[in-house]
Amino acid sequence: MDDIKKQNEISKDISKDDDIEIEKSQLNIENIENSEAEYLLELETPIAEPLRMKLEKIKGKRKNGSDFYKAKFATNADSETIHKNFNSIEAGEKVEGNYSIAGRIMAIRKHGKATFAVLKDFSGQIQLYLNIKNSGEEKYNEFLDLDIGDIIGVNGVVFKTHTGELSINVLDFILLSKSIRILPEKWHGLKDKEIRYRQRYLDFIVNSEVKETFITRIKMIEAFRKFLTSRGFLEVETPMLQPIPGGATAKPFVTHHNALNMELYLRIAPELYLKRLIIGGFEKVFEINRNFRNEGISYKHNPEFTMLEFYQAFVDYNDLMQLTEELLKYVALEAAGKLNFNYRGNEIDFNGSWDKMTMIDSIKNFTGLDVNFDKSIDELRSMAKKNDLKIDDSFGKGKIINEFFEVFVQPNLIKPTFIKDYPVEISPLARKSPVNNNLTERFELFIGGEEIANAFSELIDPRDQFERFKYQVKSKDEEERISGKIDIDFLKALEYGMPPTGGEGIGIDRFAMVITNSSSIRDVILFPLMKQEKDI
RNA sequence: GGGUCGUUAGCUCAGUAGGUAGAGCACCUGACUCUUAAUCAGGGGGUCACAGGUUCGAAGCCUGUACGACCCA
Repeated sequence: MDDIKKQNEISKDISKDDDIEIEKSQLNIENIENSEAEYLLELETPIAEPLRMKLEKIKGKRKNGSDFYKAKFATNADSETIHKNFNSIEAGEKVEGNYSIAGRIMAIRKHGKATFAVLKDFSGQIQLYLNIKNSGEEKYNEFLDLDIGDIIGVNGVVFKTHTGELSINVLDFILLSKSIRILPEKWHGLKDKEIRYRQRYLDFIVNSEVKETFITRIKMIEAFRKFLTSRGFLEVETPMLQPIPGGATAKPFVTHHNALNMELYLRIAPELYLKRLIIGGFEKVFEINRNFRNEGISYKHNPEFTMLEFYQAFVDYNDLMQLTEELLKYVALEAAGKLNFNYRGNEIDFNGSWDKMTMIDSIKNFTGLDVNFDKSIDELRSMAKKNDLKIDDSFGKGKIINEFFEVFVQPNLIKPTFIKDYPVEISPLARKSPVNNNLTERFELFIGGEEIANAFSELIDPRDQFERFKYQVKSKDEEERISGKIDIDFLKALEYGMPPTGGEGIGIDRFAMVITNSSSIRDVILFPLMKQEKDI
């Protein structure tokens, strides 16, 4: 009862705030004739001098409230198609017909009674040419009032200048949106990474090449979809708000549902829900979406990141290795158009058949050390200490072996390499190996020393799954405890019978880093999480 | 979480024996009918990240804080 009362009070408060907001915005509408300088002064103070001077110039150009901001403009071309279609005409030659194109002014070169400008649209850029005779004195002078950064629509004739640059002889134009700020410098661009991440739109406006990275990422995700769909996988969406965050070992973000008065977690993995679908009879499903992990931020960690997870009934991890290799080669070729990459200074070749080795063999290969389950726990501990590995007394054999792998092997796995047969201790959701009870049918794919994919023959035995959850819950590690919280509902689902299934997760951001040679995850995420700046 | 480095005009950067803060671009004014980092002439622009401290005097030295970059965990 009290809760409901409280909620009503809260919502009343909010509606009060809303009223204030409305009053404010009404005031703003009344004040629309204020100069741009006055508008910006409301937002920030002081206004830097160059900006103040620009605003001062703009003041008075506006005839009425709508002058600067138009609704639409019909185009019949973009810069790329104009270049493509007419690149071959001779200098001085012009093309029949008129073309309408819209974009942002990136440069203006005034030259008395003739003016050049550069217009940029999504497809590229093209030079504009204005001549007082062609466009008429009024239009010409109006053009001189424009600023770099303004968005305009133009209509004119395509021709090539004496110096051979394809251009549009502008006969008419309209200002579509006024830029009342000043763009960063044209030659050096915007280098400050902080500003580039925080104001990504400026990064795109000024640093054209950044677009390519994201186009590659977009094509990459399209290619994943296309490949999987063509093989009969269905794309599904499973909950991001989960009462029990399972399917991985990680710290979750916690949130709260008010009406239900319940704690919820942002998912750390979609795994347990995708498996429920397999139990329900879907045989091939995948999901590409965000996971959230409440952990540190680094060049390879953003709190929200994109994962592809897919599950296929009746196959095991060996089948998935085969599938993964085909999938990633296909995606690389579709998105980047090549199979050779330079990533963080390493040449990486996707061609040929990718290496496969067991974790234990890989440790032997790279260190010469025979680290395996036949050794006693004391032997393994002393080997670990001898090699300066940081291990905890709670570590079992599996975790110690994994430590050897992560420190001495993983950084060396530059070319695509499958590492298989992971210890049970670090694989709470993978099926035990029929030949060695300490191992699971699990592999990870490494490229450039980074983990790209993680897959296994799924654990489908509910009793075994229950034991693994119990082991996690007892763990000293807080993360493991939270993410191992026993999901009774999932166990119940398993009890109805889950077909043997191969399941895999692929880190979309990590893979995007490799094929775009981006050294930081922030370079492949449009809006990476940044700390809030104080007083802004 | 730890270490190293950075933060100077809107942008890119100079600026240390500690002595009134600079350039290029951008911005403003003017000239100029094929320029393209247009050119030429002139002008304005700074809480030197923030807060303390040392000093006659601090962008530069010391301490702390914020944000970021790189490396490590």
